[in-house]
Amino acid sequence: MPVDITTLNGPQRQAVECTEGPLLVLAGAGSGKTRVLTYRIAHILEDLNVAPWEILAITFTNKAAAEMRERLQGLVGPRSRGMWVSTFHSMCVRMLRADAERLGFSKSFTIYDTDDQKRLYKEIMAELDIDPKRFPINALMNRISTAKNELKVPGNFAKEANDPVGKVAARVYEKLQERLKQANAFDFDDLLLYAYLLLKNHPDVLEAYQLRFRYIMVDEYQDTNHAQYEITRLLAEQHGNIMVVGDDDQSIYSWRGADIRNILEFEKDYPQCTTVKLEQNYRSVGNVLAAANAVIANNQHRKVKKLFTDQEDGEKIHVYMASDERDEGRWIAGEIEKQRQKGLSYNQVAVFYRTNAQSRMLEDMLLRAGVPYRIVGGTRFFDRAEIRDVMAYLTLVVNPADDIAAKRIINTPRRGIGKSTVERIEQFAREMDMTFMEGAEIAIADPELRAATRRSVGEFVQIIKDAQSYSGDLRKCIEAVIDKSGLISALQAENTDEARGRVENIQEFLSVVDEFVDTHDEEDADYAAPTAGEQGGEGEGAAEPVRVLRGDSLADFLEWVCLRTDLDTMDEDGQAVTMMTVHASKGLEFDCVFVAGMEETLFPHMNSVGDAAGIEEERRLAYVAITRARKVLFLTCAYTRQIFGQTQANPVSRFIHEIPGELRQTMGVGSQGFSGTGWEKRGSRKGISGSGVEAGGGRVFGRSSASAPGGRSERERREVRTNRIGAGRSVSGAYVRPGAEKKAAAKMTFAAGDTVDHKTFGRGKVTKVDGDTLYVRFSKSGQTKKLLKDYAPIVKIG
DNA sequence: AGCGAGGGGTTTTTT
DNA sequence: ACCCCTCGCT
Repeated sequence: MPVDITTLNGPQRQAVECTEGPLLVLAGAGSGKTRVLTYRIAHILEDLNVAPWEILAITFTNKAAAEMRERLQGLVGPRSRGMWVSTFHSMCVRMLRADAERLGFSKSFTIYDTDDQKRLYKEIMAELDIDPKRFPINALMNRISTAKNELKVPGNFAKEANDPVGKVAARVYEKLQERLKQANAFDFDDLLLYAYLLLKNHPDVLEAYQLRFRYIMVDEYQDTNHAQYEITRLLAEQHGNIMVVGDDDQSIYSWRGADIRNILEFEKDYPQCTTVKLEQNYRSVGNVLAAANAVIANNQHRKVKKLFTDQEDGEKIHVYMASDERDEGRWIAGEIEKQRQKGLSYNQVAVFYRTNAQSRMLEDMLLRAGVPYRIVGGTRFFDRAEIRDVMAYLTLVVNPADDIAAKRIINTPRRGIGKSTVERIEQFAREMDMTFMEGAEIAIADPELRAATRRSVGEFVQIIKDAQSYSGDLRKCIEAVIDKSGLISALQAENTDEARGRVENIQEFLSVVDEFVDTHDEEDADYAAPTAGEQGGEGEGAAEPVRVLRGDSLADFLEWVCLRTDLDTMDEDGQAVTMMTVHASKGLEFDCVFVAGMEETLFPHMNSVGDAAGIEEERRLAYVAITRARKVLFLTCAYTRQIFGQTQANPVSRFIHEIPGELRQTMGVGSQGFSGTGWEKRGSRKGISGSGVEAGGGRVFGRSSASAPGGRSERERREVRTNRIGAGRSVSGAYVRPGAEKKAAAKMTFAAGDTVDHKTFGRGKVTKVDGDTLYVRFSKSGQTKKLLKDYAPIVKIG
C-alpha cells in the first residue's frame, strides 16, 4: 500500500517524492522536516521496495534518532527494523567496531569523554614538560579537536602549525594519538576521524558501505563539520542518492567545527541537485514568526527564505526591562504563575538563557517563588564523580588497556595505594611497554613495595580479573562489579548526606542499566556493519546482512552510555518548567518561552561582538530561541547585572531592537510592571538590594509583580511542591543541579528546638535564634556554632 | 591522606 | 561571585 502523502503540503511532498539523486531540503524552523524525513523513508521502503538495511539516516542526537524510529514505526511498522538510524558518532563506532583491527585497535576499544581526555592531556603535557600556564590545556584541546574535525592527522597538522601554540599542539597531538592507541581508545573526535580514515584507506570497506547504502539522509546538515561532510560524501559516492536537510539560519555550532558552508555550498558540491524549500511554519503564532523573520533578516550570509504561517497573530512579544537580574528572575517567576492561571501547564513553559551562569539567579528566584523547574544540561549525571568511578570499573573490565580508567580507580575507594605506588607501576609499565594493569600485576610481587600495598594492588587486579569472567544477566554482572569494587561500602562508611546521595546516584545508575536492557532486546537488533570479505561487496540484492543482537553485552552498554546525553532522555514526567541554554533548546518547542538576559555583551555575547561572523551566529541563536515559542514569547533584560562579581549596566540587546516596534510590548522599568525600588535608585547597587525589594520580602518573593501571597503556610506549601519535583532527580531525566535543594534553606524559618542537618557538621539542634543568626549545637562534635540562616549549608529536618 | 589557602578562569558543548 | 584546581602544610 503506497504511503499516504496527501496530508503533506506541496514542497513537503516534492521532497518526499524526489528520491533519486542529490536533494537539498532547506527546512525552516517548525516547517515539519522530521515529518518529511520519515515520510520519505517510508515512501522509499514501501513504494520503492527498498530493504531497510539499504537506508542510512543520520541525525545529530540520539533523541532525534529515537524519535525518527518511533515515527517510522508508526508509518510502516516493523518494516523499519534493522535500518541504520543513528547519529554520526554511533554510526562511526559501529564501523570502527567492525574493522578496528585494520586501524591497529581491537574490537573492545572504549571511548574517552572530555574528562578522560583531560587527564590524558595532563599526563602528556607533564611528560613533554609543557607548562600549562603558558599553554592552557583547553587551548590545546580545542586546537587539536579542530584539527581532527578537519581531518588533519598529526603529520599534516605539524607541517602547517607555525605559531607557538600550534607547534606545541602538534607535539601533544602526536603523543595523544599514540597514547590513545595504546589505551585502545578513541575520543569523540577520533570516532569521526578514524571512521573517515577507514573508509578512505580501505577501498574494500568503503565499497561495501557504498553498495549497501542506496539511500542516505542527513538531518541538521548545517551542523556538520568537515569530517562528517567527507564521510557522507564518501558513502554517497556510489549511488548519489543523498538527501540533506537543514536550515542555515539555525546553525549555531560553528565554534565546535560545524561548517555552515556545507549547506550553503551543497548545490556546488552536487551540481545536479534538487533544492526544496519548506517555508510554511506550523509551529508559531504570527507575531512570533514575524519577530523571528525580522531578526534573522539582518544576517547577510544566508539563503533567503521567508517563513509564513496560517495561524493567527497571537499576543505581541512581551519585553520586560528589569532593574537587575534578581528582578528579572522574580518577574519571570511571576509571569509563569500568571500563565499557569490561564491554564497552561508548567511543562509547556521554558526559560532560556545564553550562558549557564545565568541559571543560578533564575533558579533561585523560581525556587523562592515555588515554581517547580527542571534544568537541562549543566553538570551531567554521567559526569558525577561516583558515576564516572563506576564507569571506570566497567570500562576496565572490557578494555584492560585503558590506563586512564585504571589510574582513576586503583585507589578509589581508598585502598592505601598512594601516589608513589602508582608512579612506580607506571614507570614499570612504560619501561616494559605494557599497560598499567599489566604493570600492576607485576607490582604485586615487587619487593620494593610494602606488603600491605602489594596486597591491595593484588586485590584490585583480582576484582577486575574476576569481573572479566562474569557472564549472564547484564544487570547482575554490573551489580557484582560495583559490589566488589567497594565503592558503595566506602560511601556508606562516610555516613554523610552527601555520601548517601552518591550511593543513591549509583543505584540510579542501575536503573540506567535496566533502561538499556529494556530498549536493546532482539526487537531492536540492528544489521551489522558489512565487514569486507564477510558479506559486503557482493552487490545489491545480496543476502540479508547479519543481525547483531544487543542488550546483554557490557561493551555495548558502555558505548551506549558514552554516546548519550541527559538531553536524550529529558523526561516529561512531573509538572515543571524547563530551564536550559538556548543551544540546548534547539529542536524543542514550548507554548510559552522566556528568553532572559537579552542584553548586549550577554546576548549577543561579548566574545562575539566585533566579529561579523560571530554576530551572525549569535543572531541565529536568537532566531532559534524565538522560534521555539508556539504562542507566547517573553524577552527580558536587566538594566544592571552582576558579571564576574562586577555590576554592569548593559544596553538592551540589538536583537530586541531588530524586532519591529509594533510587534513588541514593553513593560518593566519605568512602567507599571515593576513596583518596588524606583528606577531612580539604579545608580546604587546597595540602594536597590537594601531597599524594599529585598529586605521587604524579596527573599521570599514578597511584593513584586508576582502573585505569591505572603503567608508562611503558603510559602511552605510551595516549597514542598518545588522540592518534590526539584530534588527528586531521576537519571533518566534532567535533574536539578545539586545544591539547589540546600538553597531552599534560604527561605526557611527556624525556631529554637528545630533539628537541622549541616553539610559538614551533621545533625544539630537550634538552641537560639537571633535575627538571621542561628545558634546550633551539633550532636557529633557537641559544639555550638553561630550560623547565618541564609548562607549556612543547612536544611531543616522534620 | 586530607584540609585550607591561594590563584586562575569563567560562551555555547547535539557526540 | 564563584568554582575548581593546585600546592603545601598537618
